[in-house]
Amino acid sequence: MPLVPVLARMERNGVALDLALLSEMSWDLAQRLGELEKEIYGWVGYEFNINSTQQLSDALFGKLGLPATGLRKTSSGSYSTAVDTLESLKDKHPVVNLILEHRQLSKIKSTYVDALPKLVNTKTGRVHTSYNQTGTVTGRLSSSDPNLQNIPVRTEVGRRVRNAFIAEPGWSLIKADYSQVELRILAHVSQDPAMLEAFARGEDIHATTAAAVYGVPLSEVTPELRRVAKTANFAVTYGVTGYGLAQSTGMSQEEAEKFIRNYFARFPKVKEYLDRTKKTAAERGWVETLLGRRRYFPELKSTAPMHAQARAAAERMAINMPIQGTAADIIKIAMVRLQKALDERGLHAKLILQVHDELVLEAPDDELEQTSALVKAIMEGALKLDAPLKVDIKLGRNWGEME
DNA sequence: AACTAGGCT
DNA sequence: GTATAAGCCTAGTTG
Repeated sequence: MPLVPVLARMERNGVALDLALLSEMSWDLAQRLGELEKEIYGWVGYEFNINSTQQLSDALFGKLGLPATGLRKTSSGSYSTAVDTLESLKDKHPVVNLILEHRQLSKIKSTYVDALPKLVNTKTGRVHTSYNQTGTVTGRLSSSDPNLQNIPVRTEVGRRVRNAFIAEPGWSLIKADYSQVELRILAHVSQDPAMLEAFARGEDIHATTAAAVYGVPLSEVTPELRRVAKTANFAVTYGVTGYGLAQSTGMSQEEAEKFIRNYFARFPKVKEYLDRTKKTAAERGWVETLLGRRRYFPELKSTAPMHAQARAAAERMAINMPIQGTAADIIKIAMVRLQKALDERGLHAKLILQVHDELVLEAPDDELEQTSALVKAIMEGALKLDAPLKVDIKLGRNWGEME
């Protein structure tokens, strides 16, 4: 095999940025942050470093005297100023919302808007992340310098950052993401009939879950019920507790515990799978993905006494690894097969991003149809599951606006 | 370097 | 009685 010159290889795998957009965003954010600082100082009565959790805590709980009783504390004993704490204080003082907005905007500005342009390669005009293939315990990749697996998407200002990831003129981005891949893996490995059937029918799995758990017809599932069921579906693969589900949904702990009981009553094989995984982890000292990737838990196998808390934490990791790791195995298989298929067909698309259950390619506009079909077929065919893999394809000129 | 916080799947 | 959802990376503050 001839050596591919480094630069030629890099030109195949970077992603272009809209530097003008990021520059405009940086200026806008600086203005807004300046306004917020003035207002915050006005409410507090003096200037301080809002980025300092210590100084912020002093301002809120000292100077302004906000009620701190019952609030979470950090490991070093001071009052937490994390977002869930601040959310609970929203109604107590008008400065709290200003701080929340300041937090969000300064995160976006420092970590993305101002950092990304500095990492554009001067030779290629693109950013070239590093994908670490041996950096995780589950088999996932990780991404660094910059991390392109945590580019904002949830908020409006965040999504504008994604809009800055663009295709070259004459090219488009193809985004292909696995639909509910971890739940499909859970359905397959647990062989739970209700869950398998929902996927076989192509149903909205979160709505189906809500209907089953609450015992109502699918037509009566409200957005709120679906939201809770969606959170619960994710939480199950993490080894959920009533407390955790309550925190993430807003339910009371009692309601959350009842929900979980109903969930396992409706999906009994899921419960059996979770218990079986915990048991084998303790007996063998390891768990594995469908493809045989292992994660070891010597502490669970050891006869030495374990703190209940440490055991529970290790069990949650053991529950999650085969699910998350199988998803990682699947997308890795797809990536290898996809690059081979692109080469064989003489297609010019470049694989430019992997975000755990999503691939992004840049493809010439006249090859979009053929490339999209190929990507979908290869990703969906990467592994045969009893809950078949499904891939959604979107196209766009940038990563934030795709359809 | 430790800690806190927060962005993503 | 206590802690309580898996896996990552980066930025800013503090000592």
